[in-house]
Amino acid sequence: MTLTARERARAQILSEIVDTGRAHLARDGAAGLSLRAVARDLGMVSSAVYRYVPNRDALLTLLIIDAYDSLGAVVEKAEKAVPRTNYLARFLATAHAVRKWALAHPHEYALVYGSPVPGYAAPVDTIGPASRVPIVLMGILIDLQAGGQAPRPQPVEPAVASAIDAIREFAGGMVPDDLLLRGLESWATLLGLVSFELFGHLTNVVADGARARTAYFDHQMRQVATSLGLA
Amino acid sequence: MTLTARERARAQILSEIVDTGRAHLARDGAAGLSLRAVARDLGMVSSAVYRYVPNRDALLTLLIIDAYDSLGAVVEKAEKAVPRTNYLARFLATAHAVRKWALAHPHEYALVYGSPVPGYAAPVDTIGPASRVPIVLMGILIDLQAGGQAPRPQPVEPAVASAIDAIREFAGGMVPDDLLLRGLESWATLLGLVSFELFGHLTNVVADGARARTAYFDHQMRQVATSLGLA
DNA sequence: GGCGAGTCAAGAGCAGTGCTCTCATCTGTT
DNA sequence: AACAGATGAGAGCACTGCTCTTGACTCGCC
Repeated sequence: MTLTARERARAQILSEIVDTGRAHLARDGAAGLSLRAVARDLGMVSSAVYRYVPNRDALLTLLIIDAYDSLGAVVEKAEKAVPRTNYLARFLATAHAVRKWALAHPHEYALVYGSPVPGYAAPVDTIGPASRVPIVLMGILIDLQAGGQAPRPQPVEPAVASAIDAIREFAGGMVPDDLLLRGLESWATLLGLVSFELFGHLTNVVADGARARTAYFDHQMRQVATSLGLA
Repeated sequence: MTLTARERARAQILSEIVDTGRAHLARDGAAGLSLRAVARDLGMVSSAVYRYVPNRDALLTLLIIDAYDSLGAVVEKAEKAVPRTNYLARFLATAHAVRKWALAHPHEYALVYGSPVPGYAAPVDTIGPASRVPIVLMGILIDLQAGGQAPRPQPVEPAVASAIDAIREFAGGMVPDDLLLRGLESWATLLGLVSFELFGHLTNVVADGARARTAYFDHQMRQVATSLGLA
């Protein structure tokens, strides 16, 4: 059924709040996000915003979901544009898409992959959007395994194997533990590299220019890909 | 020369400010750090604190240096306790020390390796303390290379090689580019893994218990060590 | 059509923040 | 002992998140 006029107006205003919230976030970062400032931008009074958003943290949650979806969308698109059997290219496209998005949206990246805001626990609504990129990576691993081109699996200690029960099930049992662990490692390396660059830990380490940084990142991700057996 | 009584009193109070600042940081995180609350704890009035610390960001800087030094000290100690020629053990001791410190001081870890506080640029005073752990890692690579046990170096593209001029010089030219890059990669992976765990990105991925998490981390770092040629 | 219920914006207000300014006091040094 | 600089106290400004009350408005049912 169609929404009533009231519900539509409500959804409209809520989306305007999220939009200007995102704008403020992009400009000042999460710490500088102020409900009062958002209200001012919208020509409302601060208390009116509380009709739509219970509190500041709730707005942050909306923006977190927003960010995950924004990142997920560009990564999915970039990975889909590559021939399915070229696993290396799919992996590199994913990695570069993540980095590119992060460089374009540093504050949103910091919001989702940086320090959690204290006293704030990510609600369950976020886990779906948060899984989009990991799902893309997992898909590459599954296809690699199914294509019979995965490296010979190494044995994994029982304690480690049982620690990753959750994702093994998530992968539908299609991927051997060894490859799953390498996938997780590559995911950690990818975000580690991006975080380093974005959070300023590459000064005096890797040259400043965009060209040097991209070459460095590309090299490192190719290295990771090799250890995944994607060479 | 010895300090005057006034200077000693001043240093004393400043150190008390940093101490209670660290306590507040540990409890509430960087966002919750308030100069007024620190002043209250010390029985001072807020404006008096400004005699010692120019502003909130400066206190944050002091705490950042504090955190880097705290981490650096435990890591150096852990790595020194291992026989020099056991490169793998040195590497693992370093990695586990980093993780252990991070788990014990989550807010301080977030302060130095998480999202930077917006509008805040880390001053030069921090780069010394920040380098302590990387220097330890670099030392392992240098010894490995000097010991003749490093893997046969792979060629590195000129664009990538020139991007890492700074650290090559930092390493005194003792480490081939290939190994340097793998060292950087392992550093990124290490912090990526720790950040994932600390920032809550391991829920529904790696089982919750401390034992499972440690086993997982140990496995991943051993994997990294292997690709460094430390096996 | 009218009227009640539910929804909404506005404003005032509370407690807290960073930071500045002025004024009085205290203290180390000469 | 006297001076000058360091220090502490307090008031105050502009901002924050959030709550509560008040009045208006609108939607849907009778």
